[in-house]
Amino acid sequence: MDDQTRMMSGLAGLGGLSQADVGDPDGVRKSLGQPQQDIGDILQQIMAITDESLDEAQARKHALNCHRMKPALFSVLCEIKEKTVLSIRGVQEEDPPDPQIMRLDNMLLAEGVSGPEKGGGSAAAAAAAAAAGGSPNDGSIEHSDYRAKLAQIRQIYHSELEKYEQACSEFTNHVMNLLREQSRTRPISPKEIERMVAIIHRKFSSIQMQLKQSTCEAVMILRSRFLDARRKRRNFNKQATEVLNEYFYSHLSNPYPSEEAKEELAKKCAITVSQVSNWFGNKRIRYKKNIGKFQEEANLYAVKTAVDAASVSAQASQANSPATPNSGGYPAPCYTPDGRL
DNA sequence: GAGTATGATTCCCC
DNA sequence: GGGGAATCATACTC
Repeated sequence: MDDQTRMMSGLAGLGGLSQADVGDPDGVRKSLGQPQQDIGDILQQIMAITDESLDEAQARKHALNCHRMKPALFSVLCEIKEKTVLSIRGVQEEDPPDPQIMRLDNMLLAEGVSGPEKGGGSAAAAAAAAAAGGSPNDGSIEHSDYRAKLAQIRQIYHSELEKYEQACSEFTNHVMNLLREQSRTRPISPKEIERMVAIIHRKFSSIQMQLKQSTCEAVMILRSRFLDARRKRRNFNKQATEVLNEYFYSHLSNPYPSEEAKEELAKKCAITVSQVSNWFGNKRIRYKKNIGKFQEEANLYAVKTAVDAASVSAQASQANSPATPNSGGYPAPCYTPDGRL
């Protein structure tokens, strides 16, 4: 006799118990010893229960639960269930860790979205800023925007994750309670409950994976936008270029502004210190490569500087004494053919 | 659309 | 880390 047949015969034996048998252990023994009853009869008896009053049904249930053979029969049924159903599905239960989830987790960790907070993802922002050639301490608009948006993504991610975890926990408890309740009337082994919990966790973990995927996509989009925005070239305005050129040509003998000078120029031009450094780097190289081409520009700025200096001097003379010598501003530079002062 | 200008990036050296 | 040189990518001009 195979397991399923044994189970059916077990159920048939239990189903065939009359109210008189339940109250009479000898009768039960006789009923259990009887040949298999027809399935139709059992179903008929089950259907007949629906015609009974609630009190009668409760009484029958109570009588069954109190029957001295019930624990033994219950354990046999559990065993059969475990052998027939759980052994088949059990193989699929112990899945190895999903590499996709691992990749997503690693990425979220690296970007500062998951894991311990590191200043709102400042590490990733700094890395992105560094990758873009800017100093993390520039305090540029793009950097602070990136950090703010990353912090927003992080907040949403954690809030959603918390919701999922709470829902998962609540649902698991609910199902476990239901199963425990049902286990009084039908064979439910602890292993089966564990299996059910695992199924629920798998379902919720697939939802979590979707959340992680969406978060990763959001971070990628943010990052690419951030880097693109920094990479996108915009010409400096005319005034900024004039300020930089004035400094460059008036310091042509040593066109290397100090950090303080760079900061000052950056402030004047409303650009970052890195941009000032880039500008001077480019200017030095391009000037050196083609001095002839820049000579006209150099002379232009020399004249401009001289005029400005004269203007400042005149104002100072008027304010002080007509005899005061010209001491303000840059001297009008006299350029050698190689462009040096 | 081609050529040029120019800001940004990358690699290398010191 | 700062600077030189090469290069990229985009804006601008014709």
